[in-house]
This record gives sequence, C-alpha cells and structure tokens, in this order.
Amino acid sequence: MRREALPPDDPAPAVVPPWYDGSVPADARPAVTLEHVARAAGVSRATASRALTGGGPVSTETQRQVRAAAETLGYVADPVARALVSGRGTRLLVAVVSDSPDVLCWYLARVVTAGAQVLAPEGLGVGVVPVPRQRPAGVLDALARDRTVGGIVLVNTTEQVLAELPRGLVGRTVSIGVGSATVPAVDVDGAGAARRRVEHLVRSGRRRIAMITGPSWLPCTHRPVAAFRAAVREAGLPVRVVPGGFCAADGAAGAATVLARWPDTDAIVASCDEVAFGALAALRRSGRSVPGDVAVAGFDDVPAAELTELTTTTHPVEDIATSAVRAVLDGARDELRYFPSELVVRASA
Amino acid sequence: MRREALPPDDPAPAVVPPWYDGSVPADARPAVTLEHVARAAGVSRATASRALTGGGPVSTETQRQVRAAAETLGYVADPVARALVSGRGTRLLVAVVSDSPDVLCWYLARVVTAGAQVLAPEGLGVGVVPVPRQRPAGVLDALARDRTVGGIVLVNTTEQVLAELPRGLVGRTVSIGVGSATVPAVDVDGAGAARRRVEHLVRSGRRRIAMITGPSWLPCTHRPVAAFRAAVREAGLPVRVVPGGFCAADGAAGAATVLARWPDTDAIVASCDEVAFGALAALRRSGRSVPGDVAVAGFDDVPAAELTELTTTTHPVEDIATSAVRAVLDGARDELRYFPSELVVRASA
DNA sequence: TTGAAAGCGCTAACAG
DNA sequence: CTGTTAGCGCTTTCAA
Repeated sequence: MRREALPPDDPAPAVVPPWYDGSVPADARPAVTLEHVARAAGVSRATASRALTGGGPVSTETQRQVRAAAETLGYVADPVARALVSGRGTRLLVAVVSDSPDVLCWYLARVVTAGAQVLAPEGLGVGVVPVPRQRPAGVLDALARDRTVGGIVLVNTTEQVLAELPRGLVGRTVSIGVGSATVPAVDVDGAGAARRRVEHLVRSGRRRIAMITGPSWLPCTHRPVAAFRAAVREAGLPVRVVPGGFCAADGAAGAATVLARWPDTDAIVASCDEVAFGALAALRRSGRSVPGDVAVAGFDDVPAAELTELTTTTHPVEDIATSAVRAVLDGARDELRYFPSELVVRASA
Repeated sequence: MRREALPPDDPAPAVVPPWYDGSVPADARPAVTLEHVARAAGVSRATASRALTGGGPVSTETQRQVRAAAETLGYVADPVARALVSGRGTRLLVAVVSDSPDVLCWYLARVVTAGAQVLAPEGLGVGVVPVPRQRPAGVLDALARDRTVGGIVLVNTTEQVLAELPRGLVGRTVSIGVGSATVPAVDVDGAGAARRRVEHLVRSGRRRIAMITGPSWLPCTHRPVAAFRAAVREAGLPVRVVPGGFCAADGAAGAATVLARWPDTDAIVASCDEVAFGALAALRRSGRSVPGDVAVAGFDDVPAAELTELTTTTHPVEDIATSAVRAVLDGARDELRYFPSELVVRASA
C-alpha cells in the first residue's frame, strides 16, 4: 500500500501511481495531504481531521501539535475531498432574482468578481444562476439538492424568494438587499444615501425636490424611498415621488412625469446613476439646464458619473459582496449590516 | 451494505445514513448516482462510467442502453466525485497577469462573470488569481499542483507567462490575448478595429491621425499598433504613434505628447475608451474642440462612451470569455481566434 | 480522548 | 468488451 511505504518526511512521494500517468499530470496531486500532517504530528488521520476542523473532541495539546504540523507542512485541506464526504460543496452560487435570462449587468459582475477573489484562496469557485422572480421554488429546490453548491448569495432578493427558500439552504444563504428571520442580509445604506442627497440639495438652496424610485418589486428599494420622504418632510418641503426603475429609460420617463406633474421642480434624486443619466437627457430635451434650473443627484458612483460630472453617492459593491460571501462561509448567522454610502459632490447638484 | 439493499427502481433511497443527520441536510445528496444508472441498464458501474464518459471500450448497444437509462433517470455525474478521482478539478481560474494586487476592473469583471455563467450549469465554478508579471513561475506552478483547478484562462498574457507555463497546465489553459504553440488564444480583432477607425477618419477628411497605444508590456496591444501604422501609411498619411496605456491618465498624457510633437494633429485613435476620455479632457484643456479641431475615437464601447457621444469600436468581451472558457473545457487545442470589432460612429469622430 | 474502519460517487487498472 | 477491485483525500461513526 502506497500510504504505508510513505516516509513521514516526504511530503511529495516519488512513486507515482500508474493511473496518474495518463492524461492527468503527475504534479496535479496535492503536495501535502492530511496523512502527512497526521504522521508528522504522530496521530491518526481521524484525530488530525478533528484537530483541524474542530469537529470533535481533541486534547488541547494534540490540537496544538497537529496545527503546528499543518502549518509547517503548508497543509491546505482539499476542498474536493472535503466536499465529497461532507456534502459541503465546492462552489458558491450568486443567485440573481430576475425575469430576464440576461442577468449580466455591471453590478452583478462586480459582485461575482469580488466573490471569486474571496473564494479563490479557499479552493472554491463561484457560479451565477438566474432565479425566476415569479416561481423561484423550482430553481431553489434544485440548488438545495445540488451537492456542489456550498452556499448562496442572493441578489435582487424578493419577499417571495425569502419565503420559499428551502430549509436545506438556511444557514448557508446570505442576501444582498433585504433579509428575513433565517436569511441574514447585507446592503448599502440606501436610506442614508437618500437623506444625504436631500440634505445637500436643501443646503444648496433647492426647495422642490423630486425622487425617481427604483423598481417597486424590489424590496430593498423601499428604504431609500421612505428615507427620502422623511427627509423632505422634515425640511418642510413637499413630498414628490414618482416610480422608476434602474435603467436610463426609467430615468427619462420619470423625469418627464416629474416635470409634467410639478413643473417647478428644482432638483431630482435618482435611484441610481443610470436613471440619473436618463433624467439628465430628458431634462435637456425639455430645455432645462443642469444644475441651473434643476439639480440632479444619482446613486452608485459609476465611472461614467465622474466623466459626466454627476453628483452622486457611493456604493461599495465589492465590500458588500465580500462581506456577503464571508458570511456564507461563516455559517450565515450574522445580523443585517448596512455599508455606508458617501456623498460625492460634482457639477450636477 | 446500503448499496446492496437498494431497490433498482428507487433513485432516492429512503434510508438516510446517520452521518447525514447532522449539519448537512439530507436532501443535499444526489438524487441519482451512477450506481442507479448502472443497475437500470443492467451493467456494472465501470461499464456505465465508460459508456457515459467515452473513456474506454463499450459496445454500441450497451452504450445506447446506459445513455437511455441515464436520460430517463435524469442522471448528472457529480463533479465533486469526478474531480476527486480524476484530478480534473472543480473550478476554472482566471489568472490575471498584473503588477498590482488590485486586479479588479470592469474588463476582468466581465470575463469572470461570463465564465461563471458558462460553468455554473456544469457544476463548476470560477476563481480569480493574480499572477505577478515579473516572476510568474511560482504562482503558475502552484496552480498546476492544485487539484481543485480544472483549467486556466489567462488574461493580460505576456510572453514570459507563456514561456513559463508549467507542462501540467498545457492542454487546459487558454489565453485571452496572445497565445503560443501550446496555448491557444482568443482575442478581439484589435487590428481590424484600428484599421476601421483610420478608414472612418480618413473618409471624414482627417489627414493627420495620431495613435495613443496600450501598455507596451502587453503583447496583444502590438497588433493594433502595427495595423494602425499600416493603415495610415497605406492612406499616404504620416505615422504618428505615442506610447500610452489603458487609463484616463495615459490618455491625457498621450494627447499632451501628441499635441506637443505634432500640433496640427486632427484626429486621435485611442487604445481604449478610458484613454479616449483622458485625451478628450486634455484636448479641451488645450482649447481644442472635439470633433471640430480634433476627432477622437476609442475602443471597447463601454457604457460611458454612449453617454459622452464617443465614437468607438465594440469589444465583445462576453463572447470572447465564453469562447475561452469553452475552449478550456474542450481540451484547449483550438486555434487562435479573433472576434470582430465593429465601428460605432457617434459625435466625437 | 483517540484510532480503526467505512465510505462519499466516481474513474481506471487489470483480469477475464 | 465487461466486471471486479482499488482507491482519490477527507470526515465521521464506533469501539476502545
């Protein structure tokens, strides 16, 4: 048996089993396995496993020795083997709640990439899977049953998705946006972002401020709207809110509605930069000058915002995604957490 | 033994082994395994495996039966188990050659996300790993040794990385950009993009066209430069080329150099949109009007290009990434392939 | 508290 | 061409 013949001090055995001589390169084998660590520490594989994972009783002394051995040997548990036996999975999925199959937008891309960077050192990967908004249960059940998935990060979460989340996914699912009793959530402080923009506009003399909201089916957009209402009301200003979305077209339509309903509007707060760009275009078409007649403030601080001198608030997408992924890795039992959004004053407001 | 007791027609055994009663939900087990397929087809697991993977001799009739059984049972091979035994890995890594650890840019994000979408249905994931430009060998060797990595997509590939690619990675590595005898490559047709922009500029009356190049350490930027030189020379125009990069600052510096060296320049071709934006800013600072005095054409067609009315050429990043990932999955033996880049005429040129 | 042993689902050598 | 057998590296029972 190869394992018997293995010298304890040889982390990379010279004898290559024949089945590795084929298509798979010999050096694709792990340099150091649990067996090596166990031998170095003078214990069994089982004990070494317990010491390393904390999944059972081990004496403190043994644990110390095993950990030291693992450290010196540079041992990293093979996620593949671990996943096979424990069913913990080798990848984390970003589940995007969406009606359209074309789920690729800059926001999702940033979430996925941040996740990929966090997970790569752990030997894990990320995937993207669309979840139909109307009937999410089918896809969610399939994910729960899929041995390769270790956890889920929910994007564009709705109440329905939260309600229909299979029990098997609880404890390894984290939402970006709204959460529930069983699903912790992380999000940007959209309420603060709304408040800060209103405060800035009021400070600079605006008195008739309108908001173009995000898509109403998306629960995480409700908080900023509520915060906007509260902020303008506190300032003694009229509450002007029109429904919108996240696209430039929504911004153009929203701005048109605003101008039709309240022609004296002197500032527009948009749900995101894209919507602000649409509003900007509509404003110019209507003959209004920005920021002369109407000030415009966006949200996200995308690269184009700097280019077009759009006043906006930041959106730390990478921080949020990283935190969500870490939370999944850590058992998804943290509380809701909001990440700060800062005002970036440029020419448009 | 559980396997013996398993009725052939019960794809999801009712008896749950005790070790699945813990933290791992029972339904995380695969509904139907190779064993079920084999029994249904009346053959051994080994034969079923051969029939399904094509990795050995099987009679056509047996193969047909096994495939039919797999089909009706809805069998999908567990990538985890497959990876464990075959060493084929459970994830694909996007290896970004870069000096800075901050490898996150929109381009990489699009590549990673496209990859994640292609790989998710296969039960595989993606990861991102930075590769130091100066001494890539260490990281590359580690990747070759890592059992969890199934393949590599190289981004920002240099000759040195290609030369130092471990043998174990050959056959499962594809480059986006330049390739080599052992590493197939896919890329955008940057040469065509350069030529098309020059032709458009010449058609619209420009006669003194300068190019701001990409980073010179990046081999895939050389082709567009060569194409630019050839195109202006063919048109009987002076060849004006200054070194640049991919950032707005490179564009600003490049434009300043161009104006200092050839003040009568009437058009600038940029290595990418970001550089074009920088050039635009520098041009305006110098009092030149765009497109009146100087036309500017970019490359990539990022969202901001539409917003700022920048004439540019498209960059089908998702198509390229998808094709690279598929090529890795298929054994990385395809030829070099260029994806077309189309001219998008807007106000700036 | 520890070790021996079983086995996750699959592939590949080997003998028939 | 097929079945038997032996594991991949790890976790988890179970008995000591």
